[in-house]
Amino acid sequence: MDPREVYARLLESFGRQNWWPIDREYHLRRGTNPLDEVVIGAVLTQNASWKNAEKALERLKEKGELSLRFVKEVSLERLKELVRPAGFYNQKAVYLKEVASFLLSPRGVLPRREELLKVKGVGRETADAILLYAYGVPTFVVDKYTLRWLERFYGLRTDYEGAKAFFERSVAKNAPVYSEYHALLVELGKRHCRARRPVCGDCPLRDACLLYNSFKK
DNA sequence: TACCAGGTGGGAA
DNA sequence: TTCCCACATGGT
Repeated sequence: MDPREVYARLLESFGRQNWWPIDREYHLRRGTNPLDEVVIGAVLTQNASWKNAEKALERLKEKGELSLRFVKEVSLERLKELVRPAGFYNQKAVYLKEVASFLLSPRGVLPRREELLKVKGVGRETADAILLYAYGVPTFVVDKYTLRWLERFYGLRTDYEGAKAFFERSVAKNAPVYSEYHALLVELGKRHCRARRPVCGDCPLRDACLLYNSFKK
């Protein structure tokens, strides 16, 4: 099945996911940049549930400020305390400061992917998530769910860059579509294509899935 | 109780 | 390049 049809089916089944979630009212009130929330959230959610990342975001709002400026200026120890619910807080606090320093330093308007990747704490997924969801750059975001699904559905075993290239040559470059596609794959991974025991029963893609069809024989 | 969650960096093989 | 491990909280 063509990846474009996969997208259509997932959208049909799950509906729009409305990523990236941003508290626009907060930023309007505080005069802070809503895009900072994407960047900070992208680091906080690294190998953590979004719920825990949200708890850390809430603490930043309540006890500090949800902005890169605040992250850069607050003490490291205080920042660790604030982001604790997201887990890995010792390293995430360091990562946040690194990202804030980079993005607040004088540069061109758009950060370049290669430059972002040099920042400690910004790996491929975080870099692409920042570029796509904060800056609207049509770059495909790959995660564990995506790699697992590619292997199960197409029998395609590949790495991050391979998966990214696969989607970018199959689906026309379009930031809103890439945004939605990634969010839909995450939803698919949560609902059906789970790690240990996939729940194929009512999976919208099962008729074309290599793994599912291999079960039946 | 063990596993999992919108990963990354660093070191060994 | 490809594995392996540490990093940590909170939910099921």
